[in-house]
Order: sequence, then structure tokens, then C-alpha cells
Amino acid sequence: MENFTMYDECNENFDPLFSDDMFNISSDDFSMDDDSDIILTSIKDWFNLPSTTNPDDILDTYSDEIPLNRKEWLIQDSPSQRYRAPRLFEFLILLLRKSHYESYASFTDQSKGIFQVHRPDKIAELWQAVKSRQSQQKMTYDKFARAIRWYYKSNLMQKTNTRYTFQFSSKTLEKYFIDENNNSSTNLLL
DNA sequence: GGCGGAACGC
DNA sequence: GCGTTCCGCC
Repeated sequence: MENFTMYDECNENFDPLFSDDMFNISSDDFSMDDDSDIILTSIKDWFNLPSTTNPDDILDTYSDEIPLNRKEWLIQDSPSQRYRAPRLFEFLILLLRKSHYESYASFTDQSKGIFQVHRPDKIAELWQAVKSRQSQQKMTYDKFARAIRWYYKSNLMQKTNTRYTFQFSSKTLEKYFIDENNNSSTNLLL
């Protein structure tokens, strides 16, 4: 099994921003068009389902669930080298880098930093699980979106005025995204 | 839904 | 400072 990487707390090269390969799930993996025993067995194994599970029940019940791996949401601080929970914009960057969260949100125009939220409630739930400042109440898409709106003032993000659509500012793009044209990676450390 | 003011908390 | 909570307005 090649290209399989595991998070290792002792591995100083671990960079959560580039942990895309930690595990890769796409919705294609759950297609029931191909009902080969190998795939079904893999899915049952992944979700610890009894081998007797009816194949027809798998898609409806479990295609939605992405197991939370807290370690893939950690940010390593530049000077201190310590791991911490991500800020909201860091969470967004991480989320958009992970192909297994493509069903939650994805870029519609990556060069402009425009992305669309597909699963508002799921993202709010995920943000609640991952964020630093915890509270007793439930995180909602409304509150999640309000937090993003504060970024307009600091120019981390900019308005799109479009439903479920957000945009990183050019400032943020330059700072945290690789310019794929000249391949000059600027400040990739968060 | 999106927006942004206001009060709040850690 | 960085959101969180609430909410009136569009």
C-alpha cells in the first residue's frame, strides 16, 4: 500500500495544510453502481459495520458520515512549533484542500478564491467540533457565516453577496495559496 | 439568505 | 483580538 501516510506526532515534517492524502474519500467511493463484494467489504470494514449489513442500507445511512480526525485540523504555529486549533479562515483553507470534504464545500473559481458551501449544516457542525473557543450552544450556519462576515472588515475575505458563496481576498490568496502560474509559494505557514 | 451593529465572553 | 450570540433590516 503505497502513498499511505499516517500522522505522527513526532514527525516534524507533518504539515496539516498538506495532509490531503491522510485519507481520501470521494463520493465515488460509495457508488452502489459497482456492487462488487470487494467494495462493499471495504465500506463495511471502514465503518465497522457487521458483514451482514444489507448493501442497500449502506449508501443511505453511511455515505454522509465522514469520521472526524481532529489531528488533520491542527495548525502548527510558526515560531513555537506548537499545535493549536485553527482560526476560522484557516479552517476554511484546510477544508477546501481536503478532497474528502468536497461534498461540504469546494472552489468554484480557485484562482479568485471563490468557493461555495454545499452542506451548510454539516460545515457548521464540523467547525463547532474543530474550533478553539468552545461553548455550550450549537454552532449554526448563520453564526458561522457571521464570523466570516467579520473578515470583510479586516480584508481577509470579501463579499460575494451570493447564496452560500464566499471569497478570499487577494491579500489572503497571496499569503496562503500557491501561485500555480509561477509556482512561487509565498507564506505557506499559518 | 446576506448584511452588519451591538453586547458579550474567553 | 477573535469570534459568538442575537437580531433587525434588506
